[in-house]
Amino acid sequence: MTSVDEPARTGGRTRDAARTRAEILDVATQEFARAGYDGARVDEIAALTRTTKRMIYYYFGGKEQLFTAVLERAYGVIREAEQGLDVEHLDPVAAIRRLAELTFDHHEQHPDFIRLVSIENIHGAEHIAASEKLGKIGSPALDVIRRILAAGQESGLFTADVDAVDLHAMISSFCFFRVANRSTFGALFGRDLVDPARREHYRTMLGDMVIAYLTAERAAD
Amino acid sequence: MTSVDEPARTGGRTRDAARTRAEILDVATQEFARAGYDGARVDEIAALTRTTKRMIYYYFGGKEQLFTAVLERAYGVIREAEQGLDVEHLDPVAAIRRLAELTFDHHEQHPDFIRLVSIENIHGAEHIAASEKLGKIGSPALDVIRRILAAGQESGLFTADVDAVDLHAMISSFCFFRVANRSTFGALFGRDLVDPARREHYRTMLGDMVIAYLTAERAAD
DNA sequence: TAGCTAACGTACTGGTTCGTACATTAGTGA
DNA sequence: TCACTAATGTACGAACCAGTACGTTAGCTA
Repeated sequence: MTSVDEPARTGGRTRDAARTRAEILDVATQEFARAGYDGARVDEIAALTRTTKRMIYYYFGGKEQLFTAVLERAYGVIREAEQGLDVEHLDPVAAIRRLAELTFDHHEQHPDFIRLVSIENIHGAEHIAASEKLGKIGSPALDVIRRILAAGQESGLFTADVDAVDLHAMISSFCFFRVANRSTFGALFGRDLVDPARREHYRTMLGDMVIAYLTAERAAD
Repeated sequence: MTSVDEPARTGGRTRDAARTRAEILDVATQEFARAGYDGARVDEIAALTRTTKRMIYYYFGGKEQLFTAVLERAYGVIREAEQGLDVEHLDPVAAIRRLAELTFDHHEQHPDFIRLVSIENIHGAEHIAASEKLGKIGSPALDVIRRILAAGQESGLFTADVDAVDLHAMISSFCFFRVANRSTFGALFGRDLVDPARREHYRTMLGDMVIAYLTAERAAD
């Protein structure tokens, strides 16, 4: 996630376009995730950087494009993680459970990403729409799900009438909600969904839920 | 939701504290839901009202307190809906399914509420924490779930080891995600989760998921 | 090593935005 | 009907904030 080596300055402040750009992105990710798009301050981002506000406009053009760049990189990280997915050697039930667990873990480990997605949804996904990269980013996870699902349905193990996109939505919704709505849920119901002590419980719960749904006996229609 | 009668002015603009207050709340709800807390403009809220910005400060004190008041009313609406819940005459399985469906419907019918909750989460639920009312608002739905769950578990129908709060989280996560993340999900995966044509599909999917989870055969531990 | 350009810094501006000082009026109760 | 107060309107200020004009320098290359 952090792509900048903290004590990188080789004595006097050398010029390093890549490092400056990356540092701005790092800080901007935190600031946008912390305060939302409109709550984030370009001056604040600059202040937390070893460079100046001028450089933000030099490299990104403006606040809007900076946020888009932040989103692009954040989605890039999750896509990379998905490409590393290795569950297809397992039987369909175990594969789906493992996939759900990895999704669970990824969401938990990247709360900033969750916040960015929430923020982007408040703004109607307009930055995704404006992005060249994000339009055609695809989702390796979706392909994996598709194949596992096909195998499970063919063998008769999976009885549910879902496709990969819907199953992905189901798994994501649980993982996403737990992190995104942690604050209000905790304030209203007095239960911290991200309490480490309850982590295993929820991880198991997610797997049980998805497997139960996929393998449930259903009335033939 | 709208608590102001649109053509209410009895000829000349009469003074009506309750109406003015309610109208500000209505407009503020829309504006905050539309643009987020920091994106919302007090001047814009005032402009969309039949009164002036002065009145916002007169009745609410400031932007922060206005947002808190908006949240309080929004949560009040959902609490009221929950109090009208009438599912306990059904058997546990049907009752839970019905409850899930009602939650599903309520989320779909109140996208503004969903957005407000997302926004409040971005800000760490600080307005809920600052609110007298919201701290002790409770949740009638939780009590209903608790009783259904007890009945189902006692009769041996429900095998899952969940309590009411966790089950509520499970049901909410699906309903919430579908509405809250509609934009990014649609942009990335090309599927509109709130498409009316798919509504029944998702409503059934939610019920199937929850019931399958609750009634699944489990290895005795 | 001279010159060129990518990279960087400073200082500023113009518009926006929350909040308020001050003035005014409708309606009510004595 | 008169006075008092809750309710309302106007006009303005001070801070904030995204964005930029202009000037500077490091480091590479011819």
